[in-house]
Amino acid sequence: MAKKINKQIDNSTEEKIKEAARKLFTKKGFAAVKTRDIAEEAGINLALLNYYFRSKEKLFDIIMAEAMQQFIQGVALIFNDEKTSVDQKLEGVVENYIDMLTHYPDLPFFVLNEIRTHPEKMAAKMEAIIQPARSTFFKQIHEMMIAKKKEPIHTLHLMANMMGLIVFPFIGAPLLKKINNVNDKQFIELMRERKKLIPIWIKGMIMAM
Amino acid sequence: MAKKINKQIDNSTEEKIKEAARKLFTKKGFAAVKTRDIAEEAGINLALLNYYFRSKEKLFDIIMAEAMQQFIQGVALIFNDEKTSVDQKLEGVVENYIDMLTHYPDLPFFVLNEIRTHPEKMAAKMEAIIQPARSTFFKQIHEMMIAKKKEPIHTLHLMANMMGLIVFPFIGAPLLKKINNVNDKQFIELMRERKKLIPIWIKGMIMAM
DNA sequence: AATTATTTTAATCAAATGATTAAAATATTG
DNA sequence: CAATATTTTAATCATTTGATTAAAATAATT
Repeated sequence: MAKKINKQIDNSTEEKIKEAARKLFTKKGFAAVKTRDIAEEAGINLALLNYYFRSKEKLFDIIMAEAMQQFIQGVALIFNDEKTSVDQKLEGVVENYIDMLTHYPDLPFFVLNEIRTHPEKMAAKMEAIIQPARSTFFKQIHEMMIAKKKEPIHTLHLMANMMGLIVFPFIGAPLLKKINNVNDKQFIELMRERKKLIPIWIKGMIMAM
Repeated sequence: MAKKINKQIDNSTEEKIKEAARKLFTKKGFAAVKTRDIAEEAGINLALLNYYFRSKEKLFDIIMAEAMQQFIQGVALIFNDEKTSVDQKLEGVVENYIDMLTHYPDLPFFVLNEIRTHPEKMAAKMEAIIQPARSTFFKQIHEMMIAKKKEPIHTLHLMANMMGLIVFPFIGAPLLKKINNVNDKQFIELMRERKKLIPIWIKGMIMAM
């Protein structure tokens, strides 16, 4: 009954279960994953899962919280840095995000699906996203557009475009690869290419009005 | 046992079940939907569902096939029309797609998730997508870039960008709305705006290299 | 080594869930 | 209207699945 007090190194059973849960939940979603699948993937007994995490829901919530954290992590720091220019920030986020997504390609789907299906539940956690999103970066861009007497674009357009260009290729990867006869290695290389291209495209959009 | 021969007008029980299944499946995915939910939503008895569609899987397959059809429908026609210019095609697809997505905002998630989780199963049906995707449109763009001595962009970039700009706002809608304090009506208006903006942005990309 | 605390297991429960069946209600046809 | 086919229902099955329990194995502490 006493659980564990000190979380120590924790490359233990608890972490193995989380690892397995993360892999399966992100790939198949909450409902499609059976607790027995997780147990098997983790190489442990089913009862362990409930012993450590109390329930499937609780375990899922932990995995989801960490995924959301990762989804927004980095962006906040970069966007809130007042010392860097728009260009630097742009290149920073794009590079950061594409690297992250290359390692965790299922993350956007996982997080966005949760937001979509349980918006109320996510409302609280989204505050963490909202803050950096309304950061200096977008203010800087707005000032830039006004200075150059361009029609300022709605922030939603700007965010949708940035996220769309960065994130969508990973969401649509299986389709895009198949259609364009691109294998995994080539796909990764193309994503690398986008690190340089996306900032150029975005700047083009800002100035195109 | 004899099923029905002539599908007639079919605003009947069968269609009611499909309607309910479509609504629930697209919103929550296969595993999260219970056959009893569908029955209740359709206002019929559970046994009816199995009587008409034999199983939950079969019903899902029908809904999914129709969703995929809708997802690619229109694009094929527009992209394969050799008489229209690149600009006309671009504006056509964007307009067409955004209208469709405004009515069925959950469609991309539904279809892309299926492709992602069951790529083998989808391989056959994807042929229908592959054909129009390699259509005259992309050839025209390539020729255009070469003629203007621009570095030609990989087709995957082009497709990812177009789909990203068109589709992503709907996938990320709950997040984007929340962050930007945008309500449903305003969101739809912004999507309308994008019908004009996206073609401009895309053309900017093609010429930016 | 003996005692206590922690971790792991096998067995089992109760509820949920996809599917079936046999019979009743309704519509169609001769 | 009688006979037949179709549609709908209620009741029930057999699995699956999340969770619990009590006991065994292992580790930690004195």
